[in-house]
Amino acid sequence: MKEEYCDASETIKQSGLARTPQRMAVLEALILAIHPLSAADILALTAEKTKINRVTVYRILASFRDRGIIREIETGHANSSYEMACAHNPVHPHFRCRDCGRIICLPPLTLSQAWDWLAQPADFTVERIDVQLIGLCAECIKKDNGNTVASDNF
Amino acid sequence: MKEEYCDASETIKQSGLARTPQRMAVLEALILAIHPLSAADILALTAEKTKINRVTVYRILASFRDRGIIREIETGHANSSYEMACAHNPVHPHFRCRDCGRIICLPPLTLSQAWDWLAQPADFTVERIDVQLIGLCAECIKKDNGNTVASDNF
DNA sequence: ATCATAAATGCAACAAACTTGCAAACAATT
DNA sequence: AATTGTTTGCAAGTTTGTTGCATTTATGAT
Ligand SMILES: [Mn+2]
Ligand SMILES: [Mn+2]
Ligand SMILES: [Zn+2]
Ligand SMILES: [Zn+2]
Repeated sequence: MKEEYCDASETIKQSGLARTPQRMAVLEALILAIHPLSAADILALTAEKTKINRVTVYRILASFRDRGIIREIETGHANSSYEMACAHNPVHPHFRCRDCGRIICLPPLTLSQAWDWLAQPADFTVERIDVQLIGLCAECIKKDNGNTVASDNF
Repeated sequence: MKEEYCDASETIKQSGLARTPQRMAVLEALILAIHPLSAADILALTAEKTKINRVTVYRILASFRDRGIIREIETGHANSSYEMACAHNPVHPHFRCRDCGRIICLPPLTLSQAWDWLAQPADFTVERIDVQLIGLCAECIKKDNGNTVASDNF
């Protein structure tokens, strides 16, 4: 899926965040990853390279995600995975195993192509296709309006 | 979305499960619901009608889901919602508010129609579209083969 | 209607993933 | 090198869902 690599140091510098060993380790793990990684995966990988705490991993992932550096792939039942959101890795659908939770990146796909998989099982079997549009509901737009408008004025 | 109603009593009878007051209350809540309901929603609604425990709600939801009576809508970060999976309520995509977690049922939709929403905000704004194919991965098919084949022999 | 039995429920304890508060350590700037 | 705001680590907390086991209940047979 991903064929080229970002520079971790450069990406962090451009984000305005401090370039700490912990952030470098997390980002390098994600840049080199073939599959999306869970917070636990990332903790295990980074702990080999630097002193790092579980909570720090969560905080780093949240800050990268909020800046659009990485994407969070939500997998139900509280066990997100993360992948790079750089130009080398455009948005794409995922396969998720209902048994082991494994996440596999899929190529871009129309819904009817996806539905075809239901009938013609390949390597894996597809039982269900979930489509979710995620954003802000009408109520939360109203509620957040004060904040949003204020910062939009600059 | 849903315009007709199932009969709770009949649905439970056909499932082979015992018709307990708790199961009746859970199913009636889901049949009458306009939006998908969380386990907490269901506990609150059913507790008004019968003595019921939090754990019982989870167990009833799992048994209905496993029999295809209801669908579980997974929402990241462990807070599923549930909706009827009867003929009156075919599979459809959902909108999810990233702020309040609200789930809204959407009409059937192609992906390109969904992407159009990103540009043309309506009542709610769409920031992201998640597509997940859910099933069994190659490894888990192999692993479960013993079980599956055994019971398939009957 | 009563009984026997398997199924379902309630309760307490547990578990996983994630969050929060706060003090100590550190990176970036001067 | 000193300053200052940012980041981290640690301990404790929260939320959501699960498990074990004793008690209760639904259901089918008498
Ligand atoms: Mn991916
Ligand atoms: Mn729905
Ligand atoms: Zn699997
Ligand atoms: Zn909302």
